Amino acid sequence: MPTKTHKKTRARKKTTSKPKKKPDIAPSSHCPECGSQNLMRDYERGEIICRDCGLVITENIADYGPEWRSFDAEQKNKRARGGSPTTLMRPNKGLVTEIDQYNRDIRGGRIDARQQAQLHRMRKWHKRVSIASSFEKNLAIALAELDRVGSALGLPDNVKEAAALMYRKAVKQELIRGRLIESVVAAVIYAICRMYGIPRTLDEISRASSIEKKEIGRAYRFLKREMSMDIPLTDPSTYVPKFASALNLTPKVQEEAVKIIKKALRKGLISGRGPTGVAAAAIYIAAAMHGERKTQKEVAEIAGVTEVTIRNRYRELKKELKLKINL
DNA sequence: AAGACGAAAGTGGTTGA
DNA sequence: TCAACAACTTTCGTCTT
Repeated sequence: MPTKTHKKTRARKKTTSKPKKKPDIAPSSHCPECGSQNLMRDYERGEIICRDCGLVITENIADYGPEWRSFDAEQKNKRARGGSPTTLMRPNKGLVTEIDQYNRDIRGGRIDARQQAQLHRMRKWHKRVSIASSFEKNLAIALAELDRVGSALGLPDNVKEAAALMYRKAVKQELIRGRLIESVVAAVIYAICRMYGIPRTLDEISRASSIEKKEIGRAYRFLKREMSMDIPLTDPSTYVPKFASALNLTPKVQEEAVKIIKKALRKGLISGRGPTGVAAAAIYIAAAMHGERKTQKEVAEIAGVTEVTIRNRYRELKKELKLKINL
């Protein structure tokens, strides 16, 4: 059983190598326990860790984390630390008791061979036991997935934390049963992105997580209902900068597009329309107004809608806002 | 020839009985 | 569970530049 899971996580790591963190890994060192070179620096806890067996190889490397300051009592409560700030991204929130690797007694003296062997076994079992409950096991898988997908989507850490918190709640409410962990994770990410106004479509999340769009949507609606979240409908203008930069349009065009959307919003003619379609049409119009014309096809491709949809939105916007556009 | 336009039919999902 | 429905897509013929 351990070998099976072992192989699985390893295989997954390979396919999703993150170029970002590569330089952090000391290239020449390897794990003294299992010989693996798959090491990871964890600045939050100040350790170098073997990704394969979990052995802590070096402790007390420099902490690159923020030095918190507090401005009121509540913050102080949250941020005061004896150790690193807690993080929801780890199954145990980063609060752990570890048996260290140095085979010394409390005064730093040597320990005899038999006791060293015992210590070794204790370390091993301590690690295993600490992720024993199904709750923790579930979280361990989910949070790894969350981190992977979150990174693939370029989400900042605070957003990933928020997603982790929501996932914890979902597990506590037993909303995962009968569902793939991965699909719930994807749904949570989608929900958080919408709450934070981060433009990520179901399509993108689907691509990053290899879960079908349909499935993510279903899980999302389920969570939304069961956890009674109220999520505002997506403001199309959140997609404007994303599309505009993908099309190499100037900031002027972006402003114009946002203005158009604002106007349309006030007239209440966005309701029920897909936000990406509206954003695409607004950009198409704005680009034409500023002489940076793009074809419908180009815009459609970036926005993930068809030309026809752009035309329909475009027609509505033009009529309702009485825009003067000369082609 | 490429792009824009719009009609018509098809698709997948939601809603309400 | 089913039918009605809205939004969107696909396809295709026509018009414009």
